[in-house]
Amino acid sequence: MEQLKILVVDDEARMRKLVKDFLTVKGFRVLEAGDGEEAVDIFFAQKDIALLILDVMMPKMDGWQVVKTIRQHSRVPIIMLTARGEERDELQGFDLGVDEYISKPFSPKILVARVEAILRRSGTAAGDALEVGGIRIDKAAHQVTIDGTPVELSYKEFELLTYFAENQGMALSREKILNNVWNYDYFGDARTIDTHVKKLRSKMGEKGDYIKTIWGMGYKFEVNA
Amino acid sequence: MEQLKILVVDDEARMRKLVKDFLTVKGFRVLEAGDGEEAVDIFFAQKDIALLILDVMMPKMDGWQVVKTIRQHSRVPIIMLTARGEERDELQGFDLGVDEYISKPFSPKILVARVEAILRRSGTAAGDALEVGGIRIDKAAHQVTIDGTPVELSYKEFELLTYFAENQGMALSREKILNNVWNYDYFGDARTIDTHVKKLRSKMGEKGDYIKTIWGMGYKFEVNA
DNA sequence: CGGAACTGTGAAAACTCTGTGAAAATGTGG
DNA sequence: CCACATTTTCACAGAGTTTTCACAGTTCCG
Repeated sequence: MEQLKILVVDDEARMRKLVKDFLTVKGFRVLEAGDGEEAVDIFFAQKDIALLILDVMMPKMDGWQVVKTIRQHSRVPIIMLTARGEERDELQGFDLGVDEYISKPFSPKILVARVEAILRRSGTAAGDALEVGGIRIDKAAHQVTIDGTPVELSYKEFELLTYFAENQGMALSREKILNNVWNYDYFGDARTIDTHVKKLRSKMGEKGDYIKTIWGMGYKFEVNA
Repeated sequence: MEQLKILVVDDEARMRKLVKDFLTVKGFRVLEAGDGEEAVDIFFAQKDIALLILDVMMPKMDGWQVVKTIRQHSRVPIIMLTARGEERDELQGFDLGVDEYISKPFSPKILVARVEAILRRSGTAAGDALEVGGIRIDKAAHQVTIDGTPVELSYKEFELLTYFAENQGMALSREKILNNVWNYDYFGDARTIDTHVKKLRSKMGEKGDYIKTIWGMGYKFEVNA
């Protein structure tokens, strides 16, 4: 089974180690960053970070800035660590799009429990399949069913649909899609995405409409409201 | 906009009312249940509850049992309220599939913030957005809603409105607008801005008046006081 | 008041982007 | 090396967007 990657960002190495040890025991792969800039760099270099644990107080770029930067491009779950349980901070965090908020000192067990709860909820957790609007994506089995009926998708089609489903509601530019579904250094024509979208839409039947075109921009996966 | 339904379960009516009031203000529709059995009944009768807020201590059927029962059929997000911040309880809750855990006494603001964070994450509610005078601009989704109703904007219109909203109250010369919304090296007619403003105003209905003309100068975005 | 300068507006022209089908390239397993 | 499936490229038509333009309407200021 693939290990989920968690990025732990804190300027104190001791704190990182503490968190890392507990998460490693639970089977996660833990990456570390010592400040906000490093965190952003690592996050965008690795394209498959499943969760971020982020200290607020850091040199160069504090936790809030990191959240802002990352939220412009990704919905990855974020847990914030902060020194005191000040309500104002916490509220600010939720506004920015922080998923969870844990105040130091915390029990490592609680941390682990929350990490697992968040991953379970976001559908990333191992074994769990991602399901959106009747479309069920089983990453482990590399298999998609729509309203219970299996759909045959090629490799790229599967990757593309998964990327869409994991970023539902977000406007995705062709460039972004290329960087995430294709390799980082892909030099081909961006229009190849259009072709794949066409095939996906046709294979998805009426649910193909969930993939919307944003004119002049790219695509968006959205379940009809 | 459709209102999301939240089911609040607590045996104390006063507590339910407190929570209900705060959530109602935020635009949610709140249902109440006074014990676990009632909660389960209501949950399965109503098909579209978006979130559960659940007290642990309750007559007939306690919070844990409710979670177990519901988790057999649904992944609806669940927030647990508990009297004391005992770690054991919290851990047990996460294992059962509780998404969030808030210990009494809590600040209603925090509760509301967590509700919104969870709904945002589960994709049910909108992400972080810029909101000015009933005009909501979700850059990530590349989508604008006015008083909850989605508005179809073209790419340039979206860019222009975003620029206005981000600089509300400031007088913006045509030159400035061109440099920011169009490319730096744009050589066309500045009057094209007028045309876009016209279309924006018409698409924005009565809120189109927020875009004011500054004679001999340019435009200004300002919400009526 | 009257002219000059500026903005609003509707329609047409110019342009850009997307959907599509088919062909070419690439990969895969026998 | 060949059949087969997948992925990428390409070109064109059609759809949608942006820009231009001409004229009408407003505002400014002596």
